[in-house]
Amino acid sequence: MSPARMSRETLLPALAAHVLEHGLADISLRPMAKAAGTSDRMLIYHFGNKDALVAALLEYLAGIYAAALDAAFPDGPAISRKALAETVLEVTGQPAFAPFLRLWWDIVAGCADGNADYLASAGAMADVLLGWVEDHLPTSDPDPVAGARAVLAVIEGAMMLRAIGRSDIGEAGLAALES
Amino acid sequence: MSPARMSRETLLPALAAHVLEHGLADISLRPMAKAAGTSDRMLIYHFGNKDALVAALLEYLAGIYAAALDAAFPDGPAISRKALAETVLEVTGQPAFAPFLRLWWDIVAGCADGNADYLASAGAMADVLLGWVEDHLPTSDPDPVAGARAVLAVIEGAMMLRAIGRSDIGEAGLAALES
DNA sequence: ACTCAATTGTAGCGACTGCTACACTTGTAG
DNA sequence: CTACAAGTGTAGCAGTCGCTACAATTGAGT
Repeated sequence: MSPARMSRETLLPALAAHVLEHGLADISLRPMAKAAGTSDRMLIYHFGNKDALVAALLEYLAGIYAAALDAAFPDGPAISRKALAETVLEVTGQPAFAPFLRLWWDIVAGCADGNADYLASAGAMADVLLGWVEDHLPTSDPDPVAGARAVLAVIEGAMMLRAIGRSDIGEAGLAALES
Repeated sequence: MSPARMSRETLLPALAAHVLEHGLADISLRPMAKAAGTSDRMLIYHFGNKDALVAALLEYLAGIYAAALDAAFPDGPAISRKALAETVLEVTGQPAFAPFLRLWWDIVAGCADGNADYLASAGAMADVLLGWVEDHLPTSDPDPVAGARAVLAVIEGAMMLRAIGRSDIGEAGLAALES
């Protein structure tokens, strides 16, 4: 029985799973290590310190977020800006996306705290979603660049309102996309 | 020199100031007590436990948030939905509002974690802002109820995008309000 | 076989966490 | 004056935190 040599790459999936389940705000080394089948001692050994671990984790999470986006969203153009926003809102409202959303708001809070690693990760994730929205606008959209930004702003606002228990406001707000 | 009798009411302003400066996510009793000129022992005495203290604090913060809103925003109706959103975004972008915003995203993250106290507080704050928006829509607005929700969704989306360093997306997204 | 670096386990440090036990001082009511 | 509850200071508990010292084990290269 070999002692299961580990590295950042083999640890990150287990760490990401743990973070998706328990959130990013209150993580600590020992529970993370237990979830990854190792010890806090080894996490520090492989990543240097906790901040570096979190930074690596955020980058890794941004990657699997992009993959999850591709997998979960339907292909093909939407029939309208509003319909596109409704689709995104419906998909992100499914239970499977809840861990991602909890993580997302942890990241946003970290950004508001001025954490550069969180800012980079959140910006990358937003850009991925913006690109996806731009690619799925109706082919007839007169201004896809501006349209994608309008759709994204409304989507994010509705997602936030849903997070705080005001999904009715967010859904009514989609009317902003009717032109 | 009397020992400065304290109560929840006299403690809350100092506690709120400390939370506005340091955020809500990582607060602990001893620094809070020091900021309020007392001891962790007394915070527990007056509030029972930390959760109750945070709940009281959130309620208090919702109150001063509403007051800050009234004080900071101009009176009178806006000339358009988009102009109204621009005004809100401009006011909340001022440095004086930064502590509030950091707190806001902490609260949203707490909501996503399922904390009932955070949900109640965030919902109340959102309702206050929704009411203010509804009251300041152009008098000519054809549907103030729906319009306020559209404006609020776009505002919140733009505020989130600004928090993560994508203010350009949020500002471009205001175009969603042009009809 | 020997060396050497990479990797891991054990144990623990000092600082911090929410909270409590206990003694003490007040202000007030009888 | 006395009794009593409200309020307060000191000290400390059991637990967690990030991180480190030290020693052991492993595997590859020579």
